[in-house]
This record gives sequence, C-alpha cells and structure tokens, in this order.
Amino acid sequence: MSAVDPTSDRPVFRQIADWLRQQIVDGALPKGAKLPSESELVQRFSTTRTTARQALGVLKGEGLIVSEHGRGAFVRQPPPVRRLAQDRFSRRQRKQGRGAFLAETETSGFEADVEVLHVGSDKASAEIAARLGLKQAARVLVRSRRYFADGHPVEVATSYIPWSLAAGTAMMKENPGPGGIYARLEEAGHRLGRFTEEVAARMPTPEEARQLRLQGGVPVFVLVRTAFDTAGTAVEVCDTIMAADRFILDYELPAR
Amino acid sequence: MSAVDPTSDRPVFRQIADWLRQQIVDGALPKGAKLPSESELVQRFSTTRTTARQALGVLKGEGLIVSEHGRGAFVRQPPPVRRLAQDRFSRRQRKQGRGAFLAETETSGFEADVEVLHVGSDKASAEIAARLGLKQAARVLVRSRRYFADGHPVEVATSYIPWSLAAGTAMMKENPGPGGIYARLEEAGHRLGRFTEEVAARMPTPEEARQLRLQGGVPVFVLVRTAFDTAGTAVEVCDTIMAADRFILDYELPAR
DNA sequence: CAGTGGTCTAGACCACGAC
DNA sequence: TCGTGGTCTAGACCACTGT
Repeated sequence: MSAVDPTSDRPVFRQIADWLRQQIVDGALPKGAKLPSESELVQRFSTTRTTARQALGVLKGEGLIVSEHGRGAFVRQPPPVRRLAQDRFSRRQRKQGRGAFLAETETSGFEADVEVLHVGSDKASAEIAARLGLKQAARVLVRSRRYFADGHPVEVATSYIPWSLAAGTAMMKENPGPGGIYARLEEAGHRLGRFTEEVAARMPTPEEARQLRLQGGVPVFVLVRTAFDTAGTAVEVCDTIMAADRFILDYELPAR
Repeated sequence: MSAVDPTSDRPVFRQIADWLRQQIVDGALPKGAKLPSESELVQRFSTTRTTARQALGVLKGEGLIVSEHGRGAFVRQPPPVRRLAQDRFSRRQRKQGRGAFLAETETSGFEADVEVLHVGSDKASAEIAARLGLKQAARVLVRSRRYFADGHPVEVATSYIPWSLAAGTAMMKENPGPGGIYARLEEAGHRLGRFTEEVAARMPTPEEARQLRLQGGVPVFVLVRTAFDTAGTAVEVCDTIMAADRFILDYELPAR
C-alpha cells in the first residue's frame, strides 16, 4: 500500500500525491494532522526530495494541505465559513445602524472589524462609468476598505459613488455613520429599490493573496454589486474580492 | 529590466515570475502569446531549468498561463463566459419546452449539449435528506448529467428528487421531456414557488478536473440549488460543479 | 531531426521552529 | 543542535510537436 509502481504510466510524484490524498479523504490523516516529512517520503518511496516535494506541491495546489517552514506540512483546516444571505441589505438592518457586513457577520457569531484603506475622489474607469450610467472618466467617490472576521482579513471592497450624490455628505468621511453609505444615500432621498450582484471566481493575484493572507490553492470570489434607487438609477457600484474558503453566498430566487 | 537581483530577499524564481507576469498584465505578452522557452529563461537569467520551471509553475497556479507538451507555454486565453441570470428558471422558458441550461446557453449564443451520466434511485445522503426534509437514507431519484457549451464540458450537475414525487413519472427516463424535470414536477401538481442557491468556490478534485477538462489554476463553483413548491416543500436539490472560468452568476436582490 | 516541456536524480546551502 | 521546509545547481532521460 505504500510503494509506487515505477513501471506505471502515472508519474511517481502523482502516485505519491494520490497516496497522501487518499489518506486525507479517508480520514487517516485528519484535519490539522502532520503529513510525513519530505525525508520520510524520500525513504518510504525510495525517491529524491525533488519528487517528494513535487507530490506535496500537487496537494498544495488543490488546497488540501499547507506547509509551515521548519514545522512540517499539515492537512488544511478549512476556516469557519460565513453565510452571506440576501437580507444583508435590508432596510431594517440599516435602521438599526448596522452596515451590511457587521450585520451579517455578527449574527453569524464572528467578531467583525473594518479597516478603511482609502477614501477619495477619482475618475471612473470605463467599466465603472458604464455600470453607473455616467459618462467616461466622470468623477466618483471611491471608498476602499478591508473587512476582518475574528481578526482575519476576509474581503476587500471598493465602492464607487457618483460624485454628484456624494459631494458634501458624510459618505466622504472615513466613517460615514450608522447604517453605512446606504443609510446616507437614503437620507439624501435616494431610496434603494434593488441590487444586482455578479459573481465570478478565480485564483488571486499576488496582491490579493497578500491582502487576504491567502495560502496556496484558495480562490477568490469577485462580487460586483450595483445598487439602484427606486427610480432605477445606479447609485453605487461595489467591487469585492472575497476569500472563497470563508464564504458561502446565499441567494433566493422567485419562480416567476 | 531582464536580470534578477541575486542579493534580493525575493527568491529568483519569484523574480522571474514577476517579470513574466508584468509583461502579461502590460500586454507585452498578449493572450495566446508564447512565453520564452525554459532554456531561454535559463540563459537570460543565468539560472537552471529547475528554477525557470518553478517560475512558470507560479504563473500556472495563478491561472495565467498554460503549457503544452512539445510546444511551449502560452498566455491563457480565458474561454468565453456565460452569464447565468436569474430568470433561467422562469416558467415561460419551461412552457417553451426548454430546460434551464438550454434556455440560458442558447440565448447566450452557445451551442448547448447534455450528456446523461446516470439516472437511478439511491438512498439520500444525510445532507441531501436534510435539504429535502426527508428522513435519513430515504429513497431519492438521482439524475447526473454533464453539460457542454460549444462542445466543451462546462458543468456537471446531480439532481435529487424525493422518490415519492418521481416514481412512475417521466423524470425516471433519461430524457424527461420538454421543459425538463421542473415541467414534470409542475404537471404533477407541484407548482414551483421559489429556489434557493448556495454558492461556494474551491479548487477542483482530480476527478472534477478530469470531467471538466480543467487546466491548472482554474477553480470550480459549487452551486447547490433547492427548489420549493408553493406550499414550501422542497421538491428537488441540484448539486452543480461548474468550471469557474466559464461562468458569471447574475443575481438580483430586492431592497426590502 | 531539433526544440520543447515532463520527469527524475543527487547533491548543496539556507531559514525557521522546537528542544 | 537537529529536523523541518525553501531554494538552487547540474546534470540525465523521456515524450511530444513541428519540420
């Protein structure tokens, strides 16, 4: 059970990876367990360290294991998952003075934190301008922030609000006040009517991996939300990068 | 611009990966372009093939490049993306005799195909039984199929329907007839009221990568949809694995 | 055939963690 | 100090692609 077949078409490093993966899915190597060290694999399979490392690299790419310098490689412990349900934008939550993130996160039993990365005005990119129905390079308020759950960074979000709606309001402040910018938009007479969300998933850029402290084999959600007022005018676009191992997105669809 | 700094803390293979990535995002290496060969990188950076390959491995893990044995490594050409919008389950589509996949895919301009992998009865897993509100290990109809867009596999879906609803109906056939199983459920008096969808993303298992012909660095969506009738009873659970580089999921949320 | 990537060997030195 | 993983060298043979 613990020897490779050198006559097989399947490369040795894949056979070793298969052997380890099997033990992980079987539970013989439970979550958090230490894998055999590289030198142990070298001995057991009569191979070299390069090949053993290649096998471990396969499992890292699959997100099954993480390695820690000087300690060993371990079966990945998937972090707790937050459910992002639909009513995160409910007016009731805003009336209680809670933004979407805090409302959702704290009802999930996590401790929520927000770090404001940047607040300022800029020219809209072609894509943002199109989504907001503005002309090319129109001025927008840009708000970037990073969210934490239990001290771990979980998402980075950037909002774009037409300058005409944002100028002179509390939205330009670091802390826009209770209920967040949606509450401020409604106070300014832009009653929110609906949101659209577009969800994609891909591997993170190095910068995203750094901001979210992502290990190998963890993708990100790219969620672009557009908020419309009851007149059907886009009043905000929010581009969010989320660590995909920490979220499940919940949606409800009418049958129509 | 094309030399590494051996005194830097940043490993050589990362510096090479950075150099190549920069040219990809700059457009100096456009989509589909051939990257320098491994031996060219060895010469240019005065290193060894192992290190050059390690650099290319980084970009493969990011999903930026693909390699083809005997040809070279190439900047990845993201395949065309299908938008999965909310009204894919509209009754209007079913009345036109089209299932959700065909309706959506063909309106997106793709040629759709379905391959039935398995149809049969089985005992529900604990999770499926819970979602369907059945008792443990209750009997369900299981329908697995693989969907293609323009000849490429894009998703594998498995539906679970309570045996009491499925027995003796066309749902048990390979081809359940026009409008798919939702049309059959409605004909049987289970008018559909709403759906829930739970969306996760992760790296594929080797089996999923094989079924969807996924290259390195491409995650999958895991989409679990539950269909409820107007009485609020769950009538179907559908577990779908989707190639994340081929879909954008569109949702619409009321402001409530 | 030459050029490419895929796999593998047998070493080396370093940085980190635990003892 | 010792075992761990991280990086790197200098080769080797094989399989695939294109000419």
